[in-house]
Amino acid sequence: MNAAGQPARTRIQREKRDLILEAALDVFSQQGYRGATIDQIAEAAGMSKPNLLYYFRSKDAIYQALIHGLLDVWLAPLRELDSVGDPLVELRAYIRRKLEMARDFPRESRLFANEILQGAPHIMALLEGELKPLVDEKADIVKGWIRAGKIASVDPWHLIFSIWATTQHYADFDTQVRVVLGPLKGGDGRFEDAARFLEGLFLDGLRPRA
Amino acid sequence: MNAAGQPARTRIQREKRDLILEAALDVFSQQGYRGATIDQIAEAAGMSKPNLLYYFRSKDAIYQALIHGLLDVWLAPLRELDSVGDPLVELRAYIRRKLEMARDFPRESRLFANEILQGAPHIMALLEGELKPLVDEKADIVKGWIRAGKIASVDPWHLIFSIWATTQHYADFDTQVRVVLGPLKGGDGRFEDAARFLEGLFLDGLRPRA
Amino acid sequence: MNAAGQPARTRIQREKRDLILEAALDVFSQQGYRGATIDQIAEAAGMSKPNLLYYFRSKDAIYQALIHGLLDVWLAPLRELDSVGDPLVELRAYIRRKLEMARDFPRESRLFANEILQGAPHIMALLEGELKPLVDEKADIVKGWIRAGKIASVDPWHLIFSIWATTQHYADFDTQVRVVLGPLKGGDGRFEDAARFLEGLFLDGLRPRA
Amino acid sequence: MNAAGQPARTRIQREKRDLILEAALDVFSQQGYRGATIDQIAEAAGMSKPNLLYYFRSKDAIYQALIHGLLDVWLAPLRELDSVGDPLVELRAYIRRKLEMARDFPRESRLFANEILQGAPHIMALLEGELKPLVDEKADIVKGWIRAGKIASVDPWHLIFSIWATTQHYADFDTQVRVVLGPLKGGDGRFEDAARFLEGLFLDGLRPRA
DNA sequence: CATGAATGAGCATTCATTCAT
DNA sequence: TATGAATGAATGCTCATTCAT
Repeated sequence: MNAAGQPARTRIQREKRDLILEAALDVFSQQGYRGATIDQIAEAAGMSKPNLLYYFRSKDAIYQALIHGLLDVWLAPLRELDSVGDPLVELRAYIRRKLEMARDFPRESRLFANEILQGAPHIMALLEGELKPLVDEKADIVKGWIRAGKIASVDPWHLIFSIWATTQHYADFDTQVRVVLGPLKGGDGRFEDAARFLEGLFLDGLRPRA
Repeated sequence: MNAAGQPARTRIQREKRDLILEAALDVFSQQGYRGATIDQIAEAAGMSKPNLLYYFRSKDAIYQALIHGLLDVWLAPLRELDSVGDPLVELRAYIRRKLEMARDFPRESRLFANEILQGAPHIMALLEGELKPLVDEKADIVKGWIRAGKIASVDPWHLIFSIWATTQHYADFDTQVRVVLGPLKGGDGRFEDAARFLEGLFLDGLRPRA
Repeated sequence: MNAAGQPARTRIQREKRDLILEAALDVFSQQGYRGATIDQIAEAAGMSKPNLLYYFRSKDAIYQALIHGLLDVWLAPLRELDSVGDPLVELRAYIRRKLEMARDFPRESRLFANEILQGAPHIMALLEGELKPLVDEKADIVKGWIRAGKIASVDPWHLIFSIWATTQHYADFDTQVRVVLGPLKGGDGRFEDAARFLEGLFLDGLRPRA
Repeated sequence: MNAAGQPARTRIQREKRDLILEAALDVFSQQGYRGATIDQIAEAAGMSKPNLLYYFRSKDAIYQALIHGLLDVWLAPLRELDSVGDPLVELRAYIRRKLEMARDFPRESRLFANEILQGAPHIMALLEGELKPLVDEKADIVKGWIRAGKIASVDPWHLIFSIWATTQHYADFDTQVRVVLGPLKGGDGRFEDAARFLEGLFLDGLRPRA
């Protein structure tokens, strides 16, 4: 054990663990927790099942390590939302970051979507202990903007929900998005289109009203 | 067999099947396809496992019947979107209907969310054959409104996505919504708050610009 | 559930369960708890492993049912020890019964021997709640006999231990007994020889001294 | 290889092997052969599993070395039984030695008890080749005493069994003994009580009869 | 229709043993 | 010698499905 209370690990061990977590992200985000099998993860990681279990005690341990390790990445865009600067610029930047995450890290998004769909059994404590305080803090910032007359008077929490929902949609419901958009509009450009639409929606929808 | 190529069924048979589908909706929407077991469904339906399998050939058959049977309900709000009448009124009504569905039929919403998250393996054909044409049709209506200068010029498909995303969020991510809102704001009133917010967002965001 | 709080069982179920318990007695008494496998028991019971697990939820459930079901049989000889009648006759009868059990029910004896050797993890509560009070009660009877001058003054608890030890030895250590006695003395007559020896030992050893 | 056909070993090798055997005695006597794992033994010996397997080829090899190495200790008390001197004094001394072994080496006793309970699969040859001749030899001594009228006429083999059974009982069934004796009588004094009882039993029971 | 019983395939996990260094 | 890493073969248990009645 080192100072942080974590078992000491060699560089090779860390690399193998990362390899497994990468494979696990693939599998868990596609199949959900129950649908995923250790065999699939081991296969994806290119190792035998017992060898995988040499690095992680159990299926649950893999999942926990994965989802806890991704929490910071998942929350980073919101953490960056800053009270300083023009509110509409800040919000646009937040929407952009979230949309980039949906584009660049769709598996992570689906992992959390799966988890919350099932009732967040593994991260309920984190939702309460980390997510809620963070959202409350950012809601206060939004409230300040509203009081200063810089944006329209809206419910800050539901504003945040709507940004989450609209941006993550392009990761979580990607299959449907592509089918509906069809081959022409459903290519890589869909994220640009989405960005343009969402910026228009939110910026016009939030512009302070006379 | 009757004219439709379906096996003829007595009224009692239909009732039993509905009982099973109701139980299956409960279980599949909570546990996902892989996580659900026939035992759980049989238990929830108050019958024995072999008896359940007398009415449905397999787990997959239950799931297929369930999700296909719900498709019409799921698409109904969009189908009602009408080219006649004031566009903003129409859109507000659509948002309301979708939000009411999230409130009143969260299991159905989660069932489809699960399905699409996994890549829509069971309904890909339906997405392509039914959903896409329907959305294209409604997108045409929106385009008409834009051409008529009745709403701002936005991408109709992404507009529809954003309505889906924001409203279904209150069903699919309900666990997270309630944690973040806390006991005070997270009660039954959250749907009213959401409705107010979303109407403001979309109606202001879509108001035709000078 | 019936009045006794047990799940209701059909006659066939009971027969199958008994068949399994019979097989489990075979396997557990030979291999111990850890050494026994469900496969072995299923094989011995002539059924498939999942079918066996249809009747008993788990390996532990089989073991518990087995050992709890045998406790009464195991304690019966001691329960019969009666304060009425000639002490030496009573004790001789007790020794005989115990020796007959070692001869007729060696698997049961070895099952308990295994269990206690491992520290009685499954029946500790029974030892404390049932066995100890019973032994204390019978020790009181022996004390009465001693006070009445009918047998020599000995420690009743250690007397009981010595009867247990010497008689169960012919079941638990049967392998060694037969090797040591050799083919000539190690046949079925060994129980007769043991009975003669033990009666002599205990009756002479306990005869009241001048 | 040295003269005895054993691989030559350095002092350090011998010490390591002894360390392992000591740990193995702990684990095997508590868990039985099947219940014990190499991991547990390695852990108890304070070394890695592969390192342990460098000193002993396999789990079985550890067990064999252990049980064979203990055989002499196990048989020592009986070997000391001498034809010279007063028979009752000799027998009393034997009982004392056996009881002291049960007190001081309970793990060894339980190891053999486990082994014989399972049918002595690892030491059958030793039972036949070493134990039986030894017992036969000592039985001859007892027969001599009987012929000389120095002790009552009893079956020598069953006499020896009864001494084994009664003394080893305090090691093998220690858990049960302590529960039945309770906190008052079940402390360290239980061996003194047992010694007193057993001496009374055997010496009075064997005193030559008129 | 209904159900108790049965099972092959699968799944998470353990374990003795081997390999590479 | 010593050990981190790797694995084939279990092992307890689950589950969708089938069989028999």
